[in-house]
Amino acid sequence: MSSLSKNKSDTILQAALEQFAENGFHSSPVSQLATLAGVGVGSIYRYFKDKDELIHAVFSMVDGALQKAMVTHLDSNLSDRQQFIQLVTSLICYLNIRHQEFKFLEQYYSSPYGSQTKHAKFLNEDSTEPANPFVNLFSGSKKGTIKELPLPLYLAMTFGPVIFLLRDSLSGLVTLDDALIQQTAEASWNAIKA
Amino acid sequence: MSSLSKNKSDTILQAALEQFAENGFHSSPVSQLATLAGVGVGSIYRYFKDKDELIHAVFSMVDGALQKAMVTHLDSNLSDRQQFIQLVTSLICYLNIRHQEFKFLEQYYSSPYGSQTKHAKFLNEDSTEPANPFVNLFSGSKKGTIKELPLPLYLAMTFGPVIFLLRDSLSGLVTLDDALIQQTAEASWNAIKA
DNA sequence: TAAAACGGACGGAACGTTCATTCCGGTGGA
DNA sequence: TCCACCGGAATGAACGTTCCGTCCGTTTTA
Repeated sequence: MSSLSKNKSDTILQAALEQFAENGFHSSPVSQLATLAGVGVGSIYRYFKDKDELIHAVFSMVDGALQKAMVTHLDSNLSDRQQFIQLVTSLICYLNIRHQEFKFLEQYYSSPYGSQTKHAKFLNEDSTEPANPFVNLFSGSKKGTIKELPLPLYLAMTFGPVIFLLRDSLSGLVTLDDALIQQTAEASWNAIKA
Repeated sequence: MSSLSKNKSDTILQAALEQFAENGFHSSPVSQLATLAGVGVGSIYRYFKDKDELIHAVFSMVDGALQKAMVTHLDSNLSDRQQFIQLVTSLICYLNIRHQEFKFLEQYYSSPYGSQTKHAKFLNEDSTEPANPFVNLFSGSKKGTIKELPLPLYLAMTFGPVIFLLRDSLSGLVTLDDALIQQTAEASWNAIKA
């Protein structure tokens, strides 16, 4: 084990996620992160070059966990429709009980930090990492169950409503119960089915 | 005319919109706003109590213009389907050629500033201002052309994809041409039509 | 085996920078 | 001349980052 404890690094990341989600990047002084994590300010700079690197590291952690969760909810034996609804449903459920993660991602993607990352993730045709399960579903099924639409539109019709609802959910404007989640997944499906 | 020129106030607002959209609230020092607007730093504080008030004022300006633009594109003689597609289309077109406005709104709504405002706007059942034309459309047409869904879901299926696409558009990931706009509006309609 | 020296992780005080806000001398019109 | 507006230097607070003394576990030495 390296002398830099993985444990302490994780503690810092977790505290940072909490602070960033709750207060935003710019209202989260490093000193406050340190207090919350129970470490000294200096120690944070032992694990992360600067605040920016810390922010990117939190993103990797959150995004990685999300990707993994999505992949495990996949069952390629189901019909396209069922697969799609399954994916949308589990995406909503996952994020709906992880408000901090969702808030963080929202903020990250709509900041200069995320713009680069977003570009990178979508332009990597030659990617080595496993593709997004949604993308697989859209490109794999040309059997006429899904309308022929540009990929960005599939993504928009799928993620757009989900993100919008989750926002409202954590503002307290909507209660995202099972019924509403189901209706959302079905409405999205209706938007793109053949 | 008041001694405080409406003109100069507008100049400041316009410069602020530009700066905020391009650089974000926190990377837009008031001194830089002043330079861009061609006024002294002190003058800004003559028109706005502090930076926060300036941010809210920019929001009022942008949001007001958007609301007005939406209302004028409304023709209640058309079918529900046509009205809906008309609204979605003009919303996309409006924001797609106004990247600054869109970026600003995105940032505003996903910041502590916007959270309050959002609450206020949706909870005002007793509002005196004219309701959002979309809301009118959804609540007005119970004639069976639109599925019976909760209002938040209508909004999510309508605005969600639009916002998502606009984001991608200004990241340069998508070219939002007329064809794509049309497809989007129709897909959204399919999601909610009876 | 015990004592001493070492090395690296740690905390937090201190530093320099950046920013929002204030204040006051200047300036142009009446 | 007077008045009100204006600009930008000055102020003070807040923040990111650095730096250094302390502490503790390990290794070396007698």
